[in-house]
Amino acid sequence: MATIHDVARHAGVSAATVSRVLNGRETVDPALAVRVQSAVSALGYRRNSVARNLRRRQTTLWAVLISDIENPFFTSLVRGVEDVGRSEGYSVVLCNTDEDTTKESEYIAACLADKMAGVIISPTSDTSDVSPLVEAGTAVVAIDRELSQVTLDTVLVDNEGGAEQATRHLAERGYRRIACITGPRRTSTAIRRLRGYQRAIKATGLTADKSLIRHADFREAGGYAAMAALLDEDVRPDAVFAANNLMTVGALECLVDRGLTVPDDVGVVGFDDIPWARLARPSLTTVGQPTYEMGKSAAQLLSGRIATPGRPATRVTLQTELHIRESTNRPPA
Amino acid sequence: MATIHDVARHAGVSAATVSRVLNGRETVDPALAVRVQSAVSALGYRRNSVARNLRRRQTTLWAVLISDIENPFFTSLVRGVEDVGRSEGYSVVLCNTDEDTTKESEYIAACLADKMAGVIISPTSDTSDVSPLVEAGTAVVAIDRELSQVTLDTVLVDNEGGAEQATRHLAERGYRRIACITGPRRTSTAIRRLRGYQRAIKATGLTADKSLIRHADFREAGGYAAMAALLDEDVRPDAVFAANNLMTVGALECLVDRGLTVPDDVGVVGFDDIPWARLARPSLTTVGQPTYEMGKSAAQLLSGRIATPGRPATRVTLQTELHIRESTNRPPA
DNA sequence: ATGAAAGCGCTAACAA
DNA sequence: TTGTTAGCGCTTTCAT
Repeated sequence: MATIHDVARHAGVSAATVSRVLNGRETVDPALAVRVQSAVSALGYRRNSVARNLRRRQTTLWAVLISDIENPFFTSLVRGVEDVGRSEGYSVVLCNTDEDTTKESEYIAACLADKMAGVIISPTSDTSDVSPLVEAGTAVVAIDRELSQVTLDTVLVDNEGGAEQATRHLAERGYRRIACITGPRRTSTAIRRLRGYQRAIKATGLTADKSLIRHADFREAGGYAAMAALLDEDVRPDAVFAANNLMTVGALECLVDRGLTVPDDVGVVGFDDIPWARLARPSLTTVGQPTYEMGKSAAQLLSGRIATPGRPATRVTLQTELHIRESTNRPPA
Repeated sequence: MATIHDVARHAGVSAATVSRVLNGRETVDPALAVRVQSAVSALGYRRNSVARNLRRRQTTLWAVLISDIENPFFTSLVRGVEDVGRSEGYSVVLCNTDEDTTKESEYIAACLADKMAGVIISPTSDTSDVSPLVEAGTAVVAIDRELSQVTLDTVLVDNEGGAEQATRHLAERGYRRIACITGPRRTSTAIRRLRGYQRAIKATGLTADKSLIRHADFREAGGYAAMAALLDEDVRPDAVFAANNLMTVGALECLVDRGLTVPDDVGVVGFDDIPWARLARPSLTTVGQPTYEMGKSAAQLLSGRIATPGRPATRVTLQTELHIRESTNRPPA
């Protein structure tokens, strides 16, 4: 591998000049610049970013820590981050924490060791410890879920509002025994979506029944199991609000397996859109989130924080949108 | 940030000793090791990987270059890579080329600059140029698609066989005018899957008609447009084989929009499974691929090549599996 | 078993 | 504008 010194020798200039040409900051005599360029291509020189990063004491890398790479919600969000990041000269690296606190802290340590310029994290838990990053002065933005210990730039949707709207919609369609399958207690989204559900139950005058509420793991199997448990109760629910996309799918599969019809026997609303929702039968009523925009906002916050480390933390809250489809299509009471 | 020298000073030993303790290779006096460890935690020392990688002239990073991060086929494959990589001490970094040759070559350059220990690539084209990596001695493995210019370790499925089986299945179910929506000509998978389709058409004695073959872009919109074009022909097909998951979805949506019934009016088989296939109505007959295994195999090949750079290139071909569901469910002729 | 010293390839001060 | 020099933080000879 050719180094800058090889290029310098070949072009008959100093290493500093080669560096100047390559980085295009300072002005260099055009004739020299040309000689450097041709030496670069003659030798097939390629910059060693590792050395560069060490010397500059910074990288142009962003890490995105998400909890499930197979969940379309996260991949779409990553696209938003990527587009902004690339346009500002950053490379975006994906890390899959798998809802696993251990993996998460390993990745946080790695981000530190690798001197990431910025980190966007969807924490596995409200109490995830990002303090090593914060203390080291790394720019951090939380997305989708909040962190309780520290005040960070954060991008969220109106989880309570979205959940309330979804639940109200079920009530308006005449469903009376509405269940809620929410996520793990350790995540802010699960808590807030449950709260929105509860608010709607109260507002519509339906009886709140604790046995209608289940906490699952935001995964398909968890949604399936929670639905099964709800159906095994003495009085089964006639509708269910599921707090994320995968659990909705699980719940639906359970209903199919039990021979129950949606929306006639049971109405279903999910949080998060599902790709190819048009193909599912019945098509699914969902609380849609602006995933791409969320990623984009987070990236913009990160970029801003890198530029101005001391600025106060911002919280961006985006709106959800209820997409009414067939799974709640029962005539109003 | 504390450095190794700070730790050394604090523990009253040399930097070399700290390094030895931290890397656990050579033997160090247990008493010293303890002093080093406590100095490490006292100072909150964290390794600087950038410096380490520069000095060691190698990293423990793998890059995976995939063409669509939102395609579940690729994300599932990445899981396989990740699991093997992590178990061997590598961090896996994802790069999204977006079927864009420019992005792809930028990422290849970045892999080189960042001194990646290995690269797993699903090339955007048969003629994608990975030679910079190969020449620099970086371990490279191709996955899902072949490269024509160079001989690399490669993980594929039996694309021709899978496509032939799918097409034969349609013929056996009594479909007579079977169309094929395949991918871009520049990708080996598109070519091979088309070839398998053609082989089956010939073998079953159906008439081969060029107007039944369409090349699209492996995306949903492309599949939709190709299906629309097929339906606009004078004689419309009574079945379609689509060469990947997203195009299958597009084709199906087109059929729905045109008011055609699957499988009665048109039979459909897709290549690649589709998540939540059970929810789609009709459920989809697909050529399933062992995605996780593919990722795992690629990772094992990569690991082997890093260990033994000179060894001859291996090609792993995994089998596909036809999953017969409702979308081809027409009684045999 | 331990320490001293060199240097990975680059960029940023500083001098000229 | 250009060149000289030092050093980012680490690992690895080589001596001891």
